[in-house]
Amino acid sequence: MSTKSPLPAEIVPTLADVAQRAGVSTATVSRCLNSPNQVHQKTRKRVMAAVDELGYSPNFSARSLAVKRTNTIGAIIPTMDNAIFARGIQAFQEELGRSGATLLVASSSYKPDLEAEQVRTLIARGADGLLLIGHQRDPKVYDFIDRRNVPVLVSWAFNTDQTRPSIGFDNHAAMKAMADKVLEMGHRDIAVISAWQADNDRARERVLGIRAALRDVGLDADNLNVVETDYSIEKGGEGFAEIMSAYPRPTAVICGNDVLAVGAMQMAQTMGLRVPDDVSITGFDDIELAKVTTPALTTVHVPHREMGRRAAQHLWRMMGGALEDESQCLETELRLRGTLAGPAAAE
Amino acid sequence: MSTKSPLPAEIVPTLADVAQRAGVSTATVSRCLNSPNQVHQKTRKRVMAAVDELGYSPNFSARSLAVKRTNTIGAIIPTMDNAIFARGIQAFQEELGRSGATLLVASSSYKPDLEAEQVRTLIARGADGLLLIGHQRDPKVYDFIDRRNVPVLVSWAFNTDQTRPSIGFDNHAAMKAMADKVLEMGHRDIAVISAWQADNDRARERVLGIRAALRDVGLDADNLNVVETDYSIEKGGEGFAEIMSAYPRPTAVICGNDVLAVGAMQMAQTMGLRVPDDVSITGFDDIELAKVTTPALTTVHVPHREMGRRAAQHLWRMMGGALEDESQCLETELRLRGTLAGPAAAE
DNA sequence: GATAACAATGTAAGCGCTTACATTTCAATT
DNA sequence: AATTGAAATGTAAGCGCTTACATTGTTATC
Repeated sequence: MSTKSPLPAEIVPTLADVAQRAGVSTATVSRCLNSPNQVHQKTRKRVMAAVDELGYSPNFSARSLAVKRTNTIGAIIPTMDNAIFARGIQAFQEELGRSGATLLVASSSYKPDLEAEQVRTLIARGADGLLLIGHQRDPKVYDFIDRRNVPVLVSWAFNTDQTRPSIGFDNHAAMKAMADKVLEMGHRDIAVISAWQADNDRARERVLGIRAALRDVGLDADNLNVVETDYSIEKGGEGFAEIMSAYPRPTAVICGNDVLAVGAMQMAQTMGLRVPDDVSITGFDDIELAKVTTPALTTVHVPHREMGRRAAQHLWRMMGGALEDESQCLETELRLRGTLAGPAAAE
Repeated sequence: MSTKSPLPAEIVPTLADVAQRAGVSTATVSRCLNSPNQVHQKTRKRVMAAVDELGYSPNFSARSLAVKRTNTIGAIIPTMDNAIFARGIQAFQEELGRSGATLLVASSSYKPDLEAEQVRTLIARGADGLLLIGHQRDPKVYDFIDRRNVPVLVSWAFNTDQTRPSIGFDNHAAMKAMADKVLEMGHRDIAVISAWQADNDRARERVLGIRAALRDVGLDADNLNVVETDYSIEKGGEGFAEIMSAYPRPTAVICGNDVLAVGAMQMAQTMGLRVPDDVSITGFDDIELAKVTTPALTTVHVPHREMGRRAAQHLWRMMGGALEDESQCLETELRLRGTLAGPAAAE
């Protein structure tokens, strides 16, 4: 039986309650929690005991209002539904946790308006830093961010003619390498299934990479058949069906990501087309999905975990006030697997 | 050129700035933002103009300190790396967005200590409600939550002998149905690859379901070979190798989830075993991965999106003060695909 | 033993917002 | 024109915390 006054039943204890119980001022309690070595060990012990007894935990809103920092980082990704983002953000969060920051994630479903709104929301919620995917967005959004003086890091893209710092990879070069390879295998009739390009600089860069590769070997890049659609297995299948229902049929279909490619593969099977004998298919991202199909998908490996990790470190430094203006370009890598082969000898 | 005073350059505008610029009191501005119909249209227009001109957006910390609500919901899931959670939480978030709440996600990596810490963090950050996966956790954690009076909803599990409200499915029954099917196909030598059971009530329930099925047909449930491991493709493969290196080899391997099952399938291929001719393999969850393997994976379909959606609605109602004590049990469904067949005729 | 220097603690003023209550304005009614 | 009630707005007291500054206690130095 304690000699202390009984614990209040319902209400959430505040700093003042702890202070009273420990017989000190609120300032001392605060110091105990934030810079313990500023307070005498004896009092500290007493205060900590009170904290425990009351089950006190500081009110985050009050704290951040007072210090004008939230230790929160906001990230806006297109979707959680694609493993590449889910896992990238997981790595980002793990690294962030190490620094003691919390992550607030929002997903925009590839919609610029939604993304803009979420930027506002996250900043209003006091995000001290922002992670965004891709460079492209309404200048007004950037204005707003700059006005608030919130450091922003762009990821998933790297582009030398962008001034904002970014941790990403060169979508153009990565996809060009894939297209080079496809051409090298002898394909001359190529079609593309891409995400909608209008609002998506990564998708656009990838298609441009393919066109550049075509141009390099003297092919007509302007009449490349590009089908645009949503990123989903189903849509990938529909896109593939559309492409293969026209003549002449391409001998290779380059897909904007693995999800589309897997959809294409399934549709190929449905249509009775053998991969890669009748048609080659390539992906982009190298998520698990790509490794378990039969045959396994030839794709571009994106170091998503490394990207997430580095982005976290970089952004954290930016938030610390470091003028980290330089960007980092990570290496992607061709993963040659079973879905890419030469075009059929007999046409 | 405006007749108004020039905009301040660096500082973030506050309510007071808006009030001054619009020539009203802070109270009026606040009302404009929160209950617009309480203020005269003329002044409202003036205030909104000031808001726009200054690019004002309210300070979340200050607001929640004043109203003692954050409109934030915390969710702690085991991992983002498994699509089943990533997608469930995506659905949860989408539904939440409709109500105007924000989601704060943390992942515990299946570690109870980490989870407990995250509960504290989320509550300290003012989460008005909490979504947790599975019932099992240290009673102290529940004590802490109750003390703070934060509504909690459990998901991914449904269990009539738990008192906490939950939106989930019956792991025991779902896995028993799968085991029933496997037995019905004639298998008598069965092995299991499961997640670690100690801290994971869902995994445990699933294994119990298998044992119950065995018992139903008069088999020895106690000597069932259960290999426990982490949830990953690689570990699934290792577990499978371990199982198949012992004699007598089972004719069917039931896996605790799809990720393990896919790992098992890959290892089977490596070992030169044909699925399902030499060995049947089953999964649980029915994520995309299960549909793209060859043959496609026989698994238990979990309505993860529906679960996320309903959980959001339920939790939102609980936060509104509704005494929503009843739970919901969603239906799972066997998805019979290519990896399950009868045991080989010739042994 | 007086003094200085430092360590430990307390006092109180914000941080930006909401809201109960007080005050003013205005239209409707007599 | 006086009265009244409702509508619109203003005033100011918090919400729970941090921290600059003031105060007190303690030890070392001469």
